[in-house]
Amino acid sequence: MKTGAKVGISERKAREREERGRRIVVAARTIAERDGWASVTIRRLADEIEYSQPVLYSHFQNRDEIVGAVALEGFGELAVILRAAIRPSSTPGEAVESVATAYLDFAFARPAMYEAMFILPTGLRFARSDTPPQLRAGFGAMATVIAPFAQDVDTATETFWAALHGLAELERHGRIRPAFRSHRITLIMQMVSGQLQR
Amino acid sequence: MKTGAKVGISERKAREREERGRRIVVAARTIAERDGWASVTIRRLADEIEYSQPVLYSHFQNRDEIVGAVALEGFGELAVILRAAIRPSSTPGEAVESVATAYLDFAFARPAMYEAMFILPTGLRFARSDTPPQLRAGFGAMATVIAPFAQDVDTATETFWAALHGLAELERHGRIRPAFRSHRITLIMQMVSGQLQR
DNA sequence: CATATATTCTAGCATTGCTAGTTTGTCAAT
DNA sequence: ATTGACAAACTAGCAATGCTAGAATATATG
Repeated sequence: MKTGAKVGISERKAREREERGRRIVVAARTIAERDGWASVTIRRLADEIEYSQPVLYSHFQNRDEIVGAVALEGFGELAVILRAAIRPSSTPGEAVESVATAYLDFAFARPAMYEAMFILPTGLRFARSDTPPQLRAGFGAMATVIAPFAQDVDTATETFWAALHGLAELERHGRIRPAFRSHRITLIMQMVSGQLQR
Repeated sequence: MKTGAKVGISERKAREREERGRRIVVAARTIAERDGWASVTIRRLADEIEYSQPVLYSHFQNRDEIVGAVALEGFGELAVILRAAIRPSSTPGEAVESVATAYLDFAFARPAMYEAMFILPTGLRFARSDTPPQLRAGFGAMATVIAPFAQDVDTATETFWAALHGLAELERHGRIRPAFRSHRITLIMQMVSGQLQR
């Protein structure tokens, strides 16, 4: 009984600890989306979870890892969104356009999240054996809609992804005209589907 | 004579002042390319030009403006490189490929410069009446090679540029396979030239 | 020479990420 | 119950950053 109780207690503690870790990530995300990543400081996070600063370092090695945890969430959500964008009834071409639009909608609707995923240092490791599934899922969704048009699916998906990422970034920084977003998506779509542009 | 001498002196001072401003930008660029932008601190720049820190703020409003000055140089150099990539004897398709390759070569050969131009906050203003010519020139070079293939040249150039930027960024962050760079360029080229991909 | 005006510097503020060292709490063995 | 060992959390502080107020110094003007 004694040892049984002990195990229960340590399990509860582990649960509480994990819950606290979650609250850190949630707080980081909330502050970032409201006030930008510059406002996500260790002190402010510590305030938010009502613990002292060093506690954060028992959950994450450094600030970048916290950003990384938020980014990981983002990759998971992006994958869900991209998969949902593929309607079973749609033609292959429509599927590509739908995924492209969903991708850009995500980037513009959650700029802070997109920043964490693609701009800020996070320590996330891609294309490795220990790469978490969230990081592969989004790519997989894109590959699904690209596959019907490509010989080398991986390379074509990489290129498609790069085009979307570039569109998102250049527009986010005000270097291309927002009003022509849908026109650019059309060009991307035509690129993938291999149709003549003129 | 007096007033004449005065003017000469103030001109010399203006020259020296401008020269000092140049040295700040050169130092910023040098340090950034060697040790990364995080090492470009006001204190270190002040050391480098052998003046105290506040002097820097008589040349630039803040650190971001210094990054912006380096970025502006970068845009000028990129424009030169892209224009040089267009060989008069090349076919329209070859010109596109050549510009794409030159663009990516630039991005990978000068990552710190590319970062200043596209990632870091710089306060540079695009697509405005007071936008400096360097910022337009690179776009112009791309538009030149895209024009033969596009109806709406501006939109097509924006899309082309975005694709290149995305390729540069994703590869720089290790999210796509470096070994397949030339394959991806081929896909981009085919996109522009409107040829079938299969 | 005296005075006004630029120029430049010293010194310091507030904020940041991160950590060493101490205090506080927990729990088993006596 | 008391003690001692261990874990958890906190206080306090370091070093570095961007930036600035106010003093000091050089320069030009009457």
